[in-house]
Amino acid sequence: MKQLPSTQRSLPIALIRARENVMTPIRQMLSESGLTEQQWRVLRVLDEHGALEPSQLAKHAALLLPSQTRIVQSMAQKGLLERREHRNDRRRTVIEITDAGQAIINDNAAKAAEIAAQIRDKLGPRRFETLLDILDDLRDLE
Amino acid sequence: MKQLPSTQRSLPIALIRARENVMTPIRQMLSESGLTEQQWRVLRVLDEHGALEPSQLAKHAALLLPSQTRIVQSMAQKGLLERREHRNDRRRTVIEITDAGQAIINDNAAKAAEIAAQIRDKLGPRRFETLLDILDDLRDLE
DNA sequence: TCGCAATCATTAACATGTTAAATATATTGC
DNA sequence: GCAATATATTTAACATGTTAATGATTGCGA
Repeated sequence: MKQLPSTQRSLPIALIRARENVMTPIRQMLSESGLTEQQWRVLRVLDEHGALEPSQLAKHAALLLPSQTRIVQSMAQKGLLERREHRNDRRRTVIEITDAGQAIINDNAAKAAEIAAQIRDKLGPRRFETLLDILDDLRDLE
Repeated sequence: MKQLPSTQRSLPIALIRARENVMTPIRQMLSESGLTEQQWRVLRVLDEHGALEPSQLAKHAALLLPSQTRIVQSMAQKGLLERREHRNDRRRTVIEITDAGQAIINDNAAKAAEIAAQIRDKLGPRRFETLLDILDDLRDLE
């Protein structure tokens, strides 16, 4: 019978800790703009891909739809994004970044890039790429 | 000026996705016992280390104290763990797994070990260890 | 020993995660 | 063209994440 791995070498716990460590400096940066990390991800994705339907946005931003619905609502109220109706299919909505949202991206892009580069440097570019590749391999665990 | 990395190669998003993928089969297993993944982590740590003070438990289980306080309260109500007073220092508490809690560990240990082994096999033991090592290197990002 | 800073934990308030149910619109089959 | 089914999204309900404030107790120094 197989043994449970020690919690010291547990992958779920290691992933949680890693995320916590990686996000700390990003959260510090974002707190000055009054954004959460999830709101920042939404802006990043909309900036990168342009207007998107909710389900596509959720995939790119790694959010579940119920969470995203609330996040998008509050961001729309703050004027960071807008929602339009889909032309042919009225079930759908299209979400688009506003100028105010774009301004937040522009204000924080340099600093965010610097933080990302710091992490990359700390691991070394090679290990950094290896990490991303292995994390990607964890898809489809059935 | 540094460029923002594409969200496709963003480490925070990759970590979130990886956790999501890794936890899905574990959550499926736990739903039959009516446990969340966090409650399972608490039981795992108490089983592995014996009675612990809240702050130590939180470190091992990768939980923030406010979350853990609520989790421990609800688990105590269900009879999965007990809280005792510290002998000399009445600010402190000691948390200990009960027989009922231990039974849940025993019931799920084999299956959990199997899931962990599957992940390890999918990546290959070598890449699996590499992954844990690199994740560990992400501590202390200043 | 009194008072005050330090420590440990909980509570409060709000945001997000998670699953299930509800809503609304489109599409398909008859 | 209508009922049944499928699709896209939201709402609901509860658990956890996160930061700040509060509570409770100890230990130290005047």
